[in-house]
This record gives sequence, C-alpha cells and structure tokens, in this order.
Amino acid sequence: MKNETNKNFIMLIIDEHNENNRFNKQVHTRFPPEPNGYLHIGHAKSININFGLAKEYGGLCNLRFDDTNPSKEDTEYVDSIMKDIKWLGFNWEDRIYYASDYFEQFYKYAVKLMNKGLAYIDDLNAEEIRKYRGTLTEAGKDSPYRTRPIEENLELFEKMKNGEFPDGSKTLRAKIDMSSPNLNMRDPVIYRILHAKHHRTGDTWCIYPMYDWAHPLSDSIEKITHSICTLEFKDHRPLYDWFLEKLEIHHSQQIEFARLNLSYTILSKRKLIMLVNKNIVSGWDDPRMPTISGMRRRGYPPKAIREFCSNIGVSTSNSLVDIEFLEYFVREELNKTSPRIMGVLNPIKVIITNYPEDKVEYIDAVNNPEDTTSGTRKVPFSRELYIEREDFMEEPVKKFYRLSPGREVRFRYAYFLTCTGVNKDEKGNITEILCTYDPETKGGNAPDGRRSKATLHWVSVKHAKKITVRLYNKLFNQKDPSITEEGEDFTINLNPRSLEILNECYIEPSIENAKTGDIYQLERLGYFVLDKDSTPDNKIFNRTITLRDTWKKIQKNNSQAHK
RNA sequence: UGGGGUGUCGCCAAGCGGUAAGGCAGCGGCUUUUGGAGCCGCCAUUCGGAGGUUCGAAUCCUUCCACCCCAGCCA
Repeated sequence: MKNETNKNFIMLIIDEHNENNRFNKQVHTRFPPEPNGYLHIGHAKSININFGLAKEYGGLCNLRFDDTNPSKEDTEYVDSIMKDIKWLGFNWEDRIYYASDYFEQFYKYAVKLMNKGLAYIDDLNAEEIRKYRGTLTEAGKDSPYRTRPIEENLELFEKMKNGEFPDGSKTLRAKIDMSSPNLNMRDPVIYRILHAKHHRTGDTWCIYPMYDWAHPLSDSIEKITHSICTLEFKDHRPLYDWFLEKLEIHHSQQIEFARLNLSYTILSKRKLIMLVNKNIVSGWDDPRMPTISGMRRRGYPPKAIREFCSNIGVSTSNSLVDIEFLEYFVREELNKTSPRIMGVLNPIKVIITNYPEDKVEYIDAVNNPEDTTSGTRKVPFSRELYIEREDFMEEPVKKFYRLSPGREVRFRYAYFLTCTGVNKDEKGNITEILCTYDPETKGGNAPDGRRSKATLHWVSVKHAKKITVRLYNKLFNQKDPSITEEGEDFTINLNPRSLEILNECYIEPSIENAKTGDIYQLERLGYFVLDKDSTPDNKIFNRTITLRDTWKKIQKNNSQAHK
C-alpha cells in the first residue's frame, strides 16, 4: 500500500522495454528455485517480485525448478516448494517446468557451440583448472586442450555423455578469454561428468550442465523476457549474454536486485540446513525458522508476508531489514482477522468472596472488535477466576494501574472487582487474591460513571481448559548472526531462550473445536496458533507474536533510566 | 593492488538539474471495556567526504573514503 505509487527500478526498465518494443510489450518472468532446501522469506521476496511483476504488467510467471545438480536435490524439496508458493498465494497455473526437462536441448546447444568453435573438451582436472584460471589480479592461461579440433571435441563429448569417462576427468568449457578481468569469462565449465542419480531423470544422464549454461538457455526456451536474479549474478550477466548471442536464440534480459537480509535471522540455505541437521531446531518448519513453512507454523498469515515483501522495496543496495518491520505486518493482518479469546499464561487465582459458590453466568464477549460481523460468544464467569500474575502487584509501582489491594479494576466484559486482600503460603508467596465484585457493574460499566484505568482478562477456574503454550523468541541474539569472532561459527549467536514452554496455561472453553492452524488473539497477550503437535486432551498453542505492549516499554524505559 | 556493485533520517526507500515522498521505529496528544487497535501532530536546511560545473546539484564532473560480490567440475 505504502509504496504502490512508486515504481521500482525493475519496473522502470520494463517500461523502457515496452516503449522501445524490445519484447513486443510482453512481460514473462520466472521463479527458478533449486530444489535443495526449503523456501524462506528471502525467496518470498523473489516470488513476490516475479509473480508481482507479471501480474502488474498482465504477463505470466513460470515456476521452474533449477535442478541441474543431482547430488544436492530431492523431490522432498520440490514438493515443499510448490506447497509454499501456493500457500503464499501465487499461482503458476500449468507453467511448471524443470531445467532437467531441457537436458536434451542443452546438449544440442552445446554441440552447436562446439561446431562454432566456441567450446572444447578439457582434460584438465579441477585443481589444474583452478591453477590455469589465474587470480583476481593475474590473467589465466589457456588450457593445452583449448585448441582441440572440432571433430575431436564432438566425439569426446558424445563419449562423455555415454559414460565412457569417470567423474571429474573431463569437462566441456566455453572458449572465451582466459585473460578477462571477469573470472566468469575465463573459459567457464559448462558441463561436468557426474555419475549420479537425478531425482527426475534417474540414470539417463551422467553429464550435467552448470548453472551458467542451464540458466540462460532455460530462460530462452521458455521465452522469458525478464530474468530477475540476485546481485551476486551481476558478474555472470556478460556470460549469460554471450551464450545467448552465440547461440542466436531468444535473449531475455537479466536484471539483478539485492537479496533480503533480516535482522536477528539467517537466510543462508547452507546454514539453515545445518540448523535442521544438527537438530538445533525441530525441522524446516520449526516456528523459529525464517522458512515459509516455519512462518506458517508460527502463525504468520501469507498476506502479512506478501505485504512485507511489497513494502521493503526492490533496489540494488545491500540492506538489513529490521525483523520488526515484518512483525508489523503480521500484527496488522492478525489484528483485523483473528478472533479474540481470553486465556491466562501465568495464572494466579482470584476468589470473589461476595459471589455465590455455585453461580455461573454466561457473559457476552465480542469476538473481534475490528470486525463487526464476527459476532459475540458466551464466556462462563464464576466465583474463582485465574488472572495473569503480572496483573497484580501487592505494592504497585508508579504508573501500574492494574489490580492491587484496595483498587478496583474492570474484568473484561464481566464486572468491576475490588481487591480486598491476599492469602499467602508460609513462605510469603501470594497464593490467592481476594476480591469483591459490584453486581451493578455487570458487563463492565458502572452505572454511576465510575471508570477503571485497567481492564484485565480472566478465565473461570472450573470452566478453564488447560493448555500448553510455546513462547517463541528470536532464534539469534545478534542483529547479524553471521558476524562472528575468528574460529567461531554463527551458532554461537543462537538465543538460548528462543523457546520457552508453559504447561500450566488456562483458556476459555470456546477453543474446544479449534483446528490446527487456527489463530486467536489472546486478549492483551498476543496471537497464538494451534500447533499440529496438539492432541485432543492436550492442545498446544504457539505464540505467533505478542501484542504491542506499552506497559512493558514503560517498565523498560524506567529500568534503563535507573541504570 | 583486477573486475563488478552500493553509499539519502535508527531501519527500509522515493528522488532521474528546479530547491529532500512514504512506511517502520521513536516522541507528544486525543480516543478506547485489550496499557491492543484507531486518530492527530512532531521527527533529514540536508543526501559518504572534499573540490568543481551551473542562476540553481542528492541528481552532472573530478577526487578521495567506506562497505558488498567474484578465483566451485555449487546455484
């Protein structure tokens, strides 16, 4: 909403193309994940850009799996990727493609390149290739096999395909310029021998194309107009262009943008997979993970993620977006959509001494004040209630206007209650809070116009359902967890308190029929989603995020002021 | 010390030679049966630094500085 009026730099490029008719005014993008991990919020940015641009310009966006490295890829990942994109709310319709479907065509194009004298079979091994490549400041030198006759190249390439050579013994290389200041142009490898089973093509191939070869060709085959990728591929663009030019085939425009970095999180597939494999988290969908599946399980609505992606903008400068910005959109969406209920996380008992022992009243409570169509529900009220421990202070500090001895406060939707005293155990801990209620204030308003500065949430003891609540906090305690001291890795920055489990929480009975994935606002506390680990007799709620809490802020500012 | 990029408010980010949008955060106030939400207001005389061109520069030029990416048969 906020940035809708501004066109990002990619749109300006497209506008230019539309003006000079570069692509016949068509816009056709693609989202090309490698199925070697689960999608994360950084991918969501890319998905939002690619599908968003297509939508904006009345074009199309393909889903394409960039599956050119069988040793890292798996169908588990392709399934999760499809699920996540759909969940985010994007639709590739029937346009789902796999780079592996183009292997035959890639092979033919390689032959074409060889026939033009622009590629050769190299017998150098990996280490030799590295040595011949030179350094950042020194030119490389030509491979002794660079001048191999075309016929011989063709013959060897066919033998490579037929499995006549062992892994690593030969490569196909583009013949470009070993002294180019751009290392990508120093005769890049475009095919390597890999006797590995591919998750889709099985054992059909034992030579696999490199990214630099597969990517431009895939884009070309699919008639992609704008091939959008991240900044680190900028140096690859001359190569991308070189291949398409030499092959004389459809030439899409590569455009690079800055990948997303989020504070207090890590968005590197390599590092995320390590968290999973080392069981530091419970899996790819652990609610602390920045993965799409983790966020889904955490209770983040897809709309919030989309809004976030649309509002961070698209640019070419590296940035570190504050996680609070994401959380803002989560709260904004959940505030509008989630039903309110009452539940107590850290209970303490309140006894209303002037309320009859066996009486129960069913009190009307609004389901969502932000949505007038959501109606009301009945909440049982009785003599004994649970309230939040931190809503009571025996000796209230300044600006604390919740319950304390002698003070009257409103119990939401119910009555005004006045604290008359407390019961303590032998160690002096408060075990019960004693109150009286004013029957005249039913519903929460005093007929004489008396006001309450605080409104507390509560749950009737005998009607309460006991639940387990998982409180999630930041997974890392450093703004940029990848910054570490010499010899340490990013796991040193893990937050030891990223998960706290509360087993003694009480909630109003109306959640009896809640289903996995249902999200509620527990009034005054935050948003909570029913987790898949729940059983009928033990419901588990994950805290998605707290409500904004100005009381906490006041306390924090006070304690800092005293330091 | 080669090449490619980037530097505009605490965080994102517009700006494209005509005199610094917007969002988040923050700070005030109003309002409120969630210390939630909502509403109103405030919040960059200055655009990495220094020179220059121009009536006029964040935008053009020169120069310096800082940060990011590249030496996988990964993507």
